[in-house]
Amino acid sequence: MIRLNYRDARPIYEQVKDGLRHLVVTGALQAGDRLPSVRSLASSLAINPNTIQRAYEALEREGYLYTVAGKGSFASPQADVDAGRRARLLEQFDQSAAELLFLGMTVAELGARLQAAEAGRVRPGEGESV
Amino acid sequence: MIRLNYRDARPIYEQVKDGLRHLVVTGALQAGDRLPSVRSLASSLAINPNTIQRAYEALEREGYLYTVAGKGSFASPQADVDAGRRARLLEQFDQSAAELLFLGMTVAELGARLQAAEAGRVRPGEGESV
Amino acid sequence: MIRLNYRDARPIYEQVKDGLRHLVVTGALQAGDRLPSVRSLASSLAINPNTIQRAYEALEREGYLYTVAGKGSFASPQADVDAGRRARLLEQFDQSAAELLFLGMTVAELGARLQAAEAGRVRPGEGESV
Amino acid sequence: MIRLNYRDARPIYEQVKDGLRHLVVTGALQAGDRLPSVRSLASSLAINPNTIQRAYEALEREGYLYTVAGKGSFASPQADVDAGRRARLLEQFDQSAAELLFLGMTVAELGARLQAAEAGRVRPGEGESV
DNA sequence: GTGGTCTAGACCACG
DNA sequence: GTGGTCTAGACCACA
Repeated sequence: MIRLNYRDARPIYEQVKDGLRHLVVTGALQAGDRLPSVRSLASSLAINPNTIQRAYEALEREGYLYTVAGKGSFASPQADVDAGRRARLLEQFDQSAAELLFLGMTVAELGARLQAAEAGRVRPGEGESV
Repeated sequence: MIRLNYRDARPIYEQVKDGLRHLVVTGALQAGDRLPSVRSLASSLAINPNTIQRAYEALEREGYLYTVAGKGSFASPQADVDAGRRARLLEQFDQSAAELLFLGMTVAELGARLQAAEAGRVRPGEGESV
Repeated sequence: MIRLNYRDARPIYEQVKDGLRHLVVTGALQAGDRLPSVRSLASSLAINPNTIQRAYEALEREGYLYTVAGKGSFASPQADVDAGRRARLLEQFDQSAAELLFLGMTVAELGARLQAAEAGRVRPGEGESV
Repeated sequence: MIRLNYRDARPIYEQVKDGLRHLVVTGALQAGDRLPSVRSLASSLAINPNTIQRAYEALEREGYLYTVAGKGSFASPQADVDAGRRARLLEQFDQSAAELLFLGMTVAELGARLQAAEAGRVRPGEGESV
């Protein structure tokens, strides 16, 4: 389900990283779910396993997954996510909000987008049949 | 007022760019206000003028300021900001909001941050005595 | 009738030059008509006479006007325009046409614009009452 | 195939930019084709790599090519070209047409040049054997 | 004095 | 080997 864009300026390993994190964040992968192995993902995306490995390592440092030698990598519960990642996200949220307000959007409009984002989430338990 | 972080992965010119844009977005610089000259900002930040120049060029392309050769650079009115910039900001807003919701923050908490951002703005006319 | 834009990246003298040439090209100034004096134009635009002088000199080199010492500057007949200017215009025309065709416009669409440009012209004799 | 003119008022990076864009627009470079590397083009034109880099960056912003770090730069499909670029081209087309009509050229003559420009294009697929 | 351009040369991340 | 960033220092046009 991860789509690579070779014309994107972002390096491949970062596209993989963002794609996997997106699966976790949207609830497509629930805590404890097993992620594809480095080799299988590499072959299905037709890229070098080193590149996948790098993405997994970065996500593990951020706390989005954990790896068990010989078993595989698994999605972490949200509580494990690195505090630094949280801080960076909050800063990103505040800055984009401030700039959008400057550009004429209202607090009400942005609040509506928050509601929409909340409505689009898959909560634990809901999506297990997938 | 701009603080550079040499350990940050983001290039310096981008940190300068974001810092200057922040001044415009928060209203610290009102439309028409003159920004520091390339050379003076370079020396006060202790970096090369070319790096500052690059940040100014990028901000001009985004529509946050305009430059008159031989005169200096000046803050643009909000209406001049590039339309593409707005779209990118909305995406950034939505993505950071989605991930923060996953991490356990509530819509109410994020809404409160929106209120805070709105409250921190300096609107045109308010800061003229400064 | 010339409007200066101090936020434009083009230098002032070039804006003046283009503005005057536009008056000639559109037929607002017919061959032999007297242009405003350097001093009067400078004061009406509130800029330095040297800047106006520079624009007049450049237009004289291009052949769009001629200056008689003690009398003033006058619009030239179109035949006097510098051959180099013609060549540069043709190149500009060809290049913009080629690029617009690349971008999906058709020869018919561009031809229609030519017709429109032709229709908008003021021909010698037509506009003299102005 | 790009010729630089050091006596031209236009900066070198812009001459390089226009030369490369011309290759894309005329179809000499088809979508996906690889452009010369920054370093190789710099050495073959005997100018500094930074100057070439600047031209490539500008063309990427206009949408004529895309760059993958570590891989190279590639021609974009026509659809990716920035919308603002199209508007600027139309204005350039109209203005040069208006001035050429003033200088005595006829709509028929300019129409013939459009036909010539159309005839000179290489359409996708045509040039593959080269 | 201002911004705009260019050069020479350096180091880094990426795949 | 590729592009991306940064520095140091230079010259020019503009108002």
